[in-house]
Amino acid sequence: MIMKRGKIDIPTCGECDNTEGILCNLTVQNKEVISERKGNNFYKKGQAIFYEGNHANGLFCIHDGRVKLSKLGEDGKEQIVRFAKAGDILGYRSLLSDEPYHATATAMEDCSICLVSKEKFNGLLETDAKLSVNVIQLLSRDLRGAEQLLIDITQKSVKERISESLIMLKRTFGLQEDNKTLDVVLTRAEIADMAATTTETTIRTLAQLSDEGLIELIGKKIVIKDFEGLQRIAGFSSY
Amino acid sequence: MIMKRGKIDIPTCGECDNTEGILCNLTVQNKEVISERKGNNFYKKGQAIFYEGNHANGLFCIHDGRVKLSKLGEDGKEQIVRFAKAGDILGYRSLLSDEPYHATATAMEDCSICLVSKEKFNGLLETDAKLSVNVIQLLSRDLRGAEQLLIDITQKSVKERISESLIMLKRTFGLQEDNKTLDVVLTRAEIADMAATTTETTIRTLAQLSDEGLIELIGKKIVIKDFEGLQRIAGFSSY
DNA sequence: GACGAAACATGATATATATCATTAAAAAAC
DNA sequence: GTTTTTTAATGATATATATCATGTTTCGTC
Repeated sequence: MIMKRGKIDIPTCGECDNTEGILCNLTVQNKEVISERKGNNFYKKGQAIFYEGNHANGLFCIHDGRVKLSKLGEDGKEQIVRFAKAGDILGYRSLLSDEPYHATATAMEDCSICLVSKEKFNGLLETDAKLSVNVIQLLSRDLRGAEQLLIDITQKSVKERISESLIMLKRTFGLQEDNKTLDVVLTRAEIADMAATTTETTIRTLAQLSDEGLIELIGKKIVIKDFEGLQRIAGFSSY
Repeated sequence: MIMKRGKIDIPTCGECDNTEGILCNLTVQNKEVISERKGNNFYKKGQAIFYEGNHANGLFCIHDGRVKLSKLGEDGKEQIVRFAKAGDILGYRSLLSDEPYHATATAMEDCSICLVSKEKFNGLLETDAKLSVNVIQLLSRDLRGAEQLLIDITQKSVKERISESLIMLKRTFGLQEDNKTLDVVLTRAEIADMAATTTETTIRTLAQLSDEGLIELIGKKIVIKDFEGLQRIAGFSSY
């Protein structure tokens, strides 16, 4: 995932080859409109795209790369609330309600991200009814995800949550060519931040899942050996 | 809060005296439109308005009374995700995305609730840009609430969460005429379902807050004696 | 390719909170 | 107004998971 620096690499929205995203379904004209004054940026792995609490001034659309969205607790502990990948937009919520960013967005790998002007997007929203329906559906989906995460975290054991997290990672990022290795690289600390537990407990739990033959750990790579088994654990209380 | 049974008691949306609600800001004409085929129902305390997982077939608008929205975990433990009161609408999310209800709505006290037809509402949404912006903002607000709740529950102690819950109840339902008693009646089990803990722990924690002079417990009534103190314990989170 | 810094791993111990058990009080039902 | 059911209260005990401590491996960098 190497990328050259320079605007030349970033196509306009009309030329963008991402297909699954709220801005990908716009009409040709509207794609022109938002492309018109579009900026774009590269972020290296680990860099922040925006910070929770900061003022929102544009809409981010991921052209390439993966991003994690997290919130910080009082004590500085991080909770990953969502992931985003190519085609996904970031920061629209704060934009709509004119509030600070509700979460911090961090590049999980080198990313290329387009920046759509606040005015262009809000203008489009007023005229394009389909877009606003799409935004509503996006919000609904995120809300459903957040509520499910809440139930999972409050009512499931760590083992169930870790299993659930692995399933979620498979759903979000898919598998590599071998059709069994998760196509995403996370530290144990990040998995802990997903499952709302500690790094140590995550390491132990992953080792346990490995011992039980459900997964295989090859460095940071996680191979899913028994997906149904994981689902069974994630669903039922069994420790 | 006594109410006579019969449609005669329920005004049309134009005549409704609720002011704070997404349907309260509609134009006179649009209020007519949704009133046209509006149904209405009475629910006694404890009755369910709809169940999580069931198919959505209309939009509920609370005319009078309070409602709790909760989700059930695998093991049957309840998590209260939100409250709703006069003017608030319920079930719109499932309506928009044509999905089953994401939560169960239960009347916390005797309620009178209007039922707006799915078609009328969705039709309005297509023509009334202001309404869809309002829906977007409603969703944003709920999402922010859900995410904050997630952080609170995963990163705070039970004492902090209970304090937070009390603050949230004050914000949502306000105080009685004495300006210090929470204007809502909940069982200890329900408070436990808000704070994601057990009934026993809730009882003990409330007793502790009482011992420390922050609140006073008079039967089910909860008197807030030191609001700032509660905020300090809760850790200032605000949504 | 050596060095320092992350990340990973594992054991020992602590602790917040759940669970279980029982009784008391309040509310609802008859 | 008595019985039954629900809710509240309190103590004893169990346990999942955090925390602390320490060593090892991997990774990025000069």
